Amino acid sequence: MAAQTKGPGGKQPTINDVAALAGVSKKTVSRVINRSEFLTEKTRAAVEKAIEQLGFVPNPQARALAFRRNFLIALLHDNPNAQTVLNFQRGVLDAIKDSDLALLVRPVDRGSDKLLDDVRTFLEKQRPIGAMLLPPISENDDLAALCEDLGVRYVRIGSAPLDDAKHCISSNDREVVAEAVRGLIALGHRRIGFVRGPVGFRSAAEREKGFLEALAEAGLTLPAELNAPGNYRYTAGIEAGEALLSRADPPTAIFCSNDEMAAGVMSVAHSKGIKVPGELSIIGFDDSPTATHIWPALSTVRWPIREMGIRAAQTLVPDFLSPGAKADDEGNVLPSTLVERQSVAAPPGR
Amino acid sequence: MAAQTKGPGGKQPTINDVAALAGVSKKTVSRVINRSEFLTEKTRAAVEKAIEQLGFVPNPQARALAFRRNFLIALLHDNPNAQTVLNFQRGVLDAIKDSDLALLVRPVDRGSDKLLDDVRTFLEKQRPIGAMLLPPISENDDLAALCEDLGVRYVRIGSAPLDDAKHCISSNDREVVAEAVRGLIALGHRRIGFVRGPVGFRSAAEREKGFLEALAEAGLTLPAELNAPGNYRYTAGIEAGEALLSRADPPTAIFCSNDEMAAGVMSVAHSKGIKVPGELSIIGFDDSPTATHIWPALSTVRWPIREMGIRAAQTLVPDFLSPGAKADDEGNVLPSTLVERQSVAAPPGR
DNA sequence: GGCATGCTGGACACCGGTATCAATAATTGC
DNA sequence: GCAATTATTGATACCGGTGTCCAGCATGCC
Repeated sequence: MAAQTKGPGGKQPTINDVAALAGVSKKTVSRVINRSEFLTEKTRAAVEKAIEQLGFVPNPQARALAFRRNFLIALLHDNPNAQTVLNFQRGVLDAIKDSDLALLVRPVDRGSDKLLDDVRTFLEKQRPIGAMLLPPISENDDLAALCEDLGVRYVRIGSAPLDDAKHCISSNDREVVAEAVRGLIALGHRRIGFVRGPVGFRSAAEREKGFLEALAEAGLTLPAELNAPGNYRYTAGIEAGEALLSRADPPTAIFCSNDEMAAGVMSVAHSKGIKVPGELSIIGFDDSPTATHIWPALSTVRWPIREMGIRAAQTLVPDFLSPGAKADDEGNVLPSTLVERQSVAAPPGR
Repeated sequence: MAAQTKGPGGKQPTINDVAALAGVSKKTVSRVINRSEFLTEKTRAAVEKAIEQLGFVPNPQARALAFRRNFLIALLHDNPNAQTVLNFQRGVLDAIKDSDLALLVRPVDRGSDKLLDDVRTFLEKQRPIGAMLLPPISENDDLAALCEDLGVRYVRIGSAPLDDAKHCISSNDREVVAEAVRGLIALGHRRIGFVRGPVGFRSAAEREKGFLEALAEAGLTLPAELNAPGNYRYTAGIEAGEALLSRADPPTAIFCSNDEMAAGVMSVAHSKGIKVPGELSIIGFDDSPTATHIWPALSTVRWPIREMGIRAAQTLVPDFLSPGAKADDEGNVLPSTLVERQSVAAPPGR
C-alpha cells in the first residue's frame, strides 16, 4: 500500500518508504544507515533488504540539516598551475572516496581586494566543515584567521610549515632545492644563475633559501647580476633568460624557481643557439607537464602534491575517514624529490 | 530578548532570529530572501535591516530540503588536460557567480568498468540539478542516458554536436582545422603528415575530417605512411615523430591532433637537428600552456573553453541565472580560432 | 513466579527553511 | 460610506533526516 514511486523521473524513495516496507520506524532505519549498535541482526537485515529493494539513498541535505553540519569540504585556490590543483584535488578525492564527504572547489582571485569578503561569503553560504588553502593563498594569514573566526576547520598547504602542524601540510622544498644545487656544484658548475619567484611568496623564499644554502656550503655566493627577478610566469623566464644569457660572462647553469620560468629560459637559450645541457644546465621546480614537454626534458623538483591532498584530508577531517585517521604531529611534512632529466650536464670546460 | 548568538565560533543566526528582530513571521522573511512580489516597501526594508544587522545567511541545506532540490551543479570530467578543465570551471563559475548555485567537481575514470556505477552513486547521493560532461566522457551515450534516467539535467561538451542542441555545447573544430591546413597548403606544403587522436574519440574524428577536407579541396591526399596513430599523449608524439621524420622523404609539415603530441614531434625534430619551422612546420590543437612553453612557440587551435563553460551553465540552468538566459538554438556552437605562432613557415624549397 | 536489568525499537520534537491557504489590511467602485 | 476586490501577512504543515527519551520485552536473579 506504500507508494513507492521509483524509476526514471520519479521521486527518490525516502526513509519513510523504507521504514514502511521494512515494517519498522524511521528512526530504526536511521540507525541502520548510521551503523548504530543496539540492533538485532534480524532488524538490520530486514532494513537493509528494504533499502536495497527500493534503491534508497539518504538525502544529504536532510542529513546535513539534522546533523547541524553538512558534509562538504572546500578547496580554495588561486593557482596558475592547473595540474597542481587537479592533482591535489585527486588526492583529496582519493582520501574521501569512501566517506560521506563531497568536495566543493572554489577558485578565488588573490589579487582582488574583495578576496576576504568573497571567501567569507562563500564559507557562510556553504558552511563547509573545513577548507583547504592551496598556495599561494595559503600564505595569507587573514584567510586562516577568517576560517578560525567562522568556526571552519582549515589546513594550509605550503612549502614550509606556516602554522602549527595541525593546520599545515608542507614539503621540504628547501632541502631538495639545496640537493639539486649541490648536484650542479658537484658537476663543476661555479657560476650559477638564479631566477626568483614573486616577492612575498613563502614558496619563493624557501626555494631561494635552499639555493643559497647549497652555494654557501661550497663557499660560493650569488653575484647580484646572476640573480634575476621573476613571478612564476613564462614571460618572466624569457626576461630573465635575456638578462642572464646576453652577458659576456653568462652562467653555466641556472636554477629557476618554477618550470614555466625554466621553459622561458630554455627558449631564450634555443634562440641564442646556446646548447642545453652542453653549454647551459637548467633546473626547474614543480614537475609540471611543461617539464616533460619541452626539449630537452627539464630536470626539476617534484612536489608530492597528490599525497599532500590525501594528507590534507586526513588532517582536516580525520573523524570522517575510516582508518587513516592519522594525526601524527610531524608527519605533515612530505618529501619533495629531485627528478633528473636531460637539462643538466657538466659545464663546458669539464 | 532574542538570543542572538553571533561572532566567532557562535551559532549562525537563523530565519527565526531575523523574524523576531524584524517583528514579522518567518514566511515574510522567506519572501524577502526569495524576492517575492507582494511586499510592502516598509516590510522589506525592516527585514533587510534585520538581516543586515544579524549577518544572516540562509542555510543552503535547509533551503535545498524545503525546495525539494538543491542548488548544486556537477562537473564530471576525466581530462588529461588540466588547464582545459580549470578554464571550463572558471567559465561555469563566472556564469553562476551571482546565483545561488555551487559547483561540485567530480573527476571520474573513463577506463573503469565501474564508471556508470560511480557516476550513478554520485548523482544519487548529491542529486545535483544538472551535470556537465566534459570530453571525452561527454561522448559516452550511456552517461547521458543515465542522467536522463535519474532526472538530472545534463549538457555535453564536445567538438561537434552529439545530441540535440539543448544538451550540447560544441565548437567548430573541423572547420578551423581545415582552415589551418589550407594555410599550410597556401604556404606551399604538399607533403603534410597527420598525427591522429585516439580511436573512437569524436574530437579526434572531427579533427581528422577537417584535415582531410582541406587536403581534398587542394586535390591532395594523405599517404598512409604519413598518417600516424596517436592517443593525445606526449609519448605518442615522440613515436609519431620518429616514424615520420626518420623517412627518406619526410613531410614538410605535420598536423598533430593535440598540443602534447605536437610537443613530442617537436622534440624529435630538435634531437634530429631538423629546424622548426625552417625545415618542418608543426601545428597542434588545444592551445594548452605547453603550446607557448615549448620552443618555438606552437601554432595551434584555440578552443573557446571558458566561453563554453559560460554557455554550458546558461544552457543547463537558465532558470537560475538572471539575465543571460540564452537558449537560442544554434548559439551552442562556439568558434574555435587559429592561433598563429612560430612553428609554421614555408617549406624548404620555396 | 515476581522483579530488577539490559537491549531494542518507537513516538515525538526538531534542524531551518518553503508552500498552502486563510486572515487581515488596503484599495476600489458605486 | 459600505461592500467588493485585491494586496499583504501569518499560522501551520511539511521537506527528510536525527536526537531524546521512554516503553516493551527477554533474560537473570532471588
